[in-house]
Amino acid sequence: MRDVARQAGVSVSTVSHVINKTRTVNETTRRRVLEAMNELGYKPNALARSLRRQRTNTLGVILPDIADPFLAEIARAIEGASFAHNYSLILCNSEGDSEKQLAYTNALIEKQVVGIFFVAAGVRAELVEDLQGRKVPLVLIDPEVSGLEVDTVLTDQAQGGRLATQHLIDLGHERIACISGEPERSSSTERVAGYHQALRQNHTPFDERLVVTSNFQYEGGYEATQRLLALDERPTAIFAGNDLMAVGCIRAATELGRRVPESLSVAGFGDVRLASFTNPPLTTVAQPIYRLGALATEMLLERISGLDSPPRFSKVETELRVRGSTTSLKGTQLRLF
Amino acid sequence: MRDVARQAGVSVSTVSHVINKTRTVNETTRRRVLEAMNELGYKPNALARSLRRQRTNTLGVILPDIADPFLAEIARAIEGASFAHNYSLILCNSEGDSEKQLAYTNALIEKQVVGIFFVAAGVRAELVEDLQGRKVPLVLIDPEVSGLEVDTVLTDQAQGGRLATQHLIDLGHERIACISGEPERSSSTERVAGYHQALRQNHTPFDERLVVTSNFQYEGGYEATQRLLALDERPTAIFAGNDLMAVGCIRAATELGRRVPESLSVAGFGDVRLASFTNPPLTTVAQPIYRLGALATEMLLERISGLDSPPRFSKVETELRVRGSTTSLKGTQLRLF
DNA sequence: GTGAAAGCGCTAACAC
DNA sequence: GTGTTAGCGCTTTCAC
Repeated sequence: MRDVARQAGVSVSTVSHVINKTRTVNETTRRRVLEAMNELGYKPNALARSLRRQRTNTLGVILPDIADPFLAEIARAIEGASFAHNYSLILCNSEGDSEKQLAYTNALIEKQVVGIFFVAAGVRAELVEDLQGRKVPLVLIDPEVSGLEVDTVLTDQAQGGRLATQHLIDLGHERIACISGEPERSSSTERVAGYHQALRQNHTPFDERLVVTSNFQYEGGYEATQRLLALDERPTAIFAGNDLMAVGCIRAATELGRRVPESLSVAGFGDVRLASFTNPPLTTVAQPIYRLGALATEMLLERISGLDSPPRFSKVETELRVRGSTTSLKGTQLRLF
Repeated sequence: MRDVARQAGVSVSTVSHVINKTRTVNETTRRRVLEAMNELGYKPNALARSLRRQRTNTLGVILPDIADPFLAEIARAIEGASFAHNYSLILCNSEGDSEKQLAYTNALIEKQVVGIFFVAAGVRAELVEDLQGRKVPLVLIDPEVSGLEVDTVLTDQAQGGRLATQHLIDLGHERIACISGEPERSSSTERVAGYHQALRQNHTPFDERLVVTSNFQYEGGYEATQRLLALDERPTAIFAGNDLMAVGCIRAATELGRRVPESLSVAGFGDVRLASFTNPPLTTVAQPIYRLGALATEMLLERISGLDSPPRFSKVETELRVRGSTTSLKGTQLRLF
């Protein structure tokens, strides 16, 4: 900046004035300074500014896997909202590894980020308290553990599970299987809870062999479906814990000679972009991904602006999107016999 | 740090010593300092450190869309390699908007990042020169324009296009369509060039109506396929410019009553995770995504370490992965008649 | 080996 | 209005 001042023939503070509160200087000075800035290709040093102001404009987002379409879409929503408010975003891919999560959290603290998003993460209470002690605002998005006293935006997972299961029941299915994601993640267990609730409400008999545990990946759905279809009394419908698993599920079913939806209905969860383009297109529970991201960013920015209220919990509802991967049991039977 | 020094009862510079070159201090002092650090929850301020050292440990990655599976996987690879070398990564989603790209580049410069990855981006020569003038190392990964004098890691797009097309020719197809991505992206045009080369080498007649232009999205492949299948002389095989389009293509074909691969073979490009799980699983050209990311990071880190050589260009080969979405024309005809 | 002090580039406070 | 200056929290250099 000193250079700019010299070049423009004015004092350093004048340059500051031009940069910050432009109105206070006269036009000629203003022009001279701006020209000099351009000529020298001057760009302020954000490090120095942030050090002085005691405040960066950097946020961090910690998530298990950026290559997961759902998480990538969340990240995109967060990035968009952050950029609009002039914040940059440090991407932290934790791979579900709590060591890496911790390492990244420390790096973020050292880099003086003014806020952190934890997405789909199993955050330890201890870590949350440390962050709160340091006055680093944070927001949890669809956290994998519950009961933490922090701002949280979450999908009503159980409601979504009910929605999907009810849909399958309404189609006449009675042997409805459920593929759960990692059992330590609450998004898994709550979706399964919704499944149970729907069965109970409809007095549909429950067979515990129809609930299998796997992981939220393509492979997980694939492998779980193989197990399910090897049962003596096979399910006529499957509620997969997320869209990735549903895709894996359809693949496995097809390989085993069962057509979807004619001889097996499959429902997913998430309504990722892909869901409209699978073969057949996926009936799924839509999470309002963009809203989740926007809400979370809004919450975080409010905290950053100094909002000092008790933790807020915002729960967003899901919606059923009926597409081609589910059909009525009657239809099935007609085709089978 | 002053606090730590006071708490430990030693001078500030002693604390520095303990933090940096631990050997130079005696054991008791060392222990005292470390204890004090823990007790106070001391975390160094990376802003101050970087300002002083004139060097951050932050990188930036600029890409058009983090929700694109291919780009997300690249980002993941870059993130992993960067983390391993103790760098953080600022995520910049440009949405293919050159304004946003420029805004982000400026933000990265101001934040004093020590390196920038441009992924699948149309970078203007001017921008590259500005960055080079500022001595900010950069690496281009599969850039959308060629001829820039910068370190570049790229996929041999044309070779991949030939591979896919040759495969379809080998299966006996003669009416092979090609869906191109955005025409201003060289990954589109070069893949199409490979397609042309393969046709020519095999003396397969070329029909220009079989080459349609779209965009690298699910929707793009979907819509382009509708156009192709509305032709009087319909193709028996389609080479889609990337996996997303291939998925959209299969969807559209299925809706129009053409089974894949029995009555239409479809090949993609990228070999994204999803490709193994589509229905049918996708025959595609595999880009070594992880290697691309690792190579790029390596190149960037070398520049950061001060390597001063002419720009390097590293081209990686693709590989054909034959799965279920392509089959021989003979097979088709047997089934059709 | 130990401690003090300068200074990275900025901004905010203060003096003119 | 305009200009000077102290100091953010580190690291590095220099003096002891």
